[in-house]
Amino acid sequence: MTTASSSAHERTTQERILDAAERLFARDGFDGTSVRAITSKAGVNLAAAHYHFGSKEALIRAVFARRLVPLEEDRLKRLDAVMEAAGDGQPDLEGVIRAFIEPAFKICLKPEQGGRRFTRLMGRVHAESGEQVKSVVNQLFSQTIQRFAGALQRALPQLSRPQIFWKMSFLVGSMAFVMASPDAIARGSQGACNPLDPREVMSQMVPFLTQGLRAPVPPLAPKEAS
Amino acid sequence: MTTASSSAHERTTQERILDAAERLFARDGFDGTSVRAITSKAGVNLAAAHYHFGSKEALIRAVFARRLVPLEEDRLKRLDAVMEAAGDGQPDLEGVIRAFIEPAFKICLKPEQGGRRFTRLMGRVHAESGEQVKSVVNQLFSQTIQRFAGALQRALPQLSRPQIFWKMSFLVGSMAFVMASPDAIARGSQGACNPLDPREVMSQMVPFLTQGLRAPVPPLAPKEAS
DNA sequence: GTATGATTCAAACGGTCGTTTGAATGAACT
DNA sequence: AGTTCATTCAAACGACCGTTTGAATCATAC
Repeated sequence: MTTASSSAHERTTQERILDAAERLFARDGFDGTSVRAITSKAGVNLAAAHYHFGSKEALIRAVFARRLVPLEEDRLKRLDAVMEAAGDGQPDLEGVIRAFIEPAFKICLKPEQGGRRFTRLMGRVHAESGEQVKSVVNQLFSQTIQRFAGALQRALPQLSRPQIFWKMSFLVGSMAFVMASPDAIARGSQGACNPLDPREVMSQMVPFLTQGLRAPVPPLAPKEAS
Repeated sequence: MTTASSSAHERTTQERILDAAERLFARDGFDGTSVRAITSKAGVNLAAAHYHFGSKEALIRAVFARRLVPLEEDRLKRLDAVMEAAGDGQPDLEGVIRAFIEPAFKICLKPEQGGRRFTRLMGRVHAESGEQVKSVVNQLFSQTIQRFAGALQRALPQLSRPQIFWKMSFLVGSMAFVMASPDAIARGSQGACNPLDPREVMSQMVPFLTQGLRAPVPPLAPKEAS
């Protein structure tokens, strides 16, 4: 049968494994976390992980898919609203930016959606993880990127296509760093910044990104002789 | 004796190990790279790694120290020049930004300094690596951060201290992402962007960061009722 | 030559890894 | 009751891990 929990507030074995894996992957990385540590923390038998997911790689993919699918849906739904409000005119740039980054940071507030464990995981995937995992994440991510690139192109018609993608890369990088290394930011600022408060992050990040995206890009100067 | 190579263009065992380690760490991560793989690629005996460096952790630290010390020196030297040119007035914001990011990207051009292997490694360290390695990198990095934070404060006196650190975090994040994931950027932009050309990166990144840093930050709106 | 000290080498140490196996368990259906 | 099928379990598989050992090797100083 399709596994249905007998009790409503009793997690299934799959969920227990996914939760433990998410928490440990976020703390120790993918290579740094063993299947034994996951099943041990989940309180299930070692073989259960391979029985339900097949392999460690597939388990990693399942951890991402569980959170990423709703996240991308949320992003695209918000983008649709911004684009609909714009009609045939230019969409609101700040609205497009918020539609992209706010769903990710909002997850910090909802422990039942992974809390900041998954937030840190998302930051990790850009630097760590094997090709298989990356391709799964990128597959879910690329259509979002394309949709947002189109929206930004309409909001900033004076920019060329490569310029749009460059600015999106800077946007993604800023977001990923805040999500992946909140500790480093808090320590570097000696506690002046609180990277785990979504409202504070948004209030600081949105003006930065909005102005950065609006910045005109001078043509590349000819190579200097040397 | 203090190890001196008998021939000038003949790498010592330490250098061979460091080179191989740097390359493999950048490609497969720290946990994903075994000491055996390193010594095998370097063409030296397995035990040589522990003989010369003591442990894998210490080897990782040596890999970073070799590149990071000159890099931080370069950054601070350039910052000194900008601050000296400013005298008692406001330092040039774009100059401060270039002093921070250009030395890192310039390394891409010089294979003898690690090429883009070390560039990718630097991006990795923010998300991966154990506490010991992080503390070594942060120790070298923190004084640079503090110096640049002071310079930015003088260039942007209207911003508060936390705002300065927030904007620096976004700056570091953008830079780290471009360095760590050039492949993702090239693929996502379908080849429109070339993240391995320092001149292209700088020409796109500097206007973005300059405008983002200049952006005024509105006070945090009171929490909305919901 | 011989002695010395740094370096290299093959081999092994105990552990942990991802994965597989085959029997035990339990609930659902006839 | 007996049958079926999904799930759990303890145990083991071979492979690889970081590290250590002790003898072989080499250049140098006497």
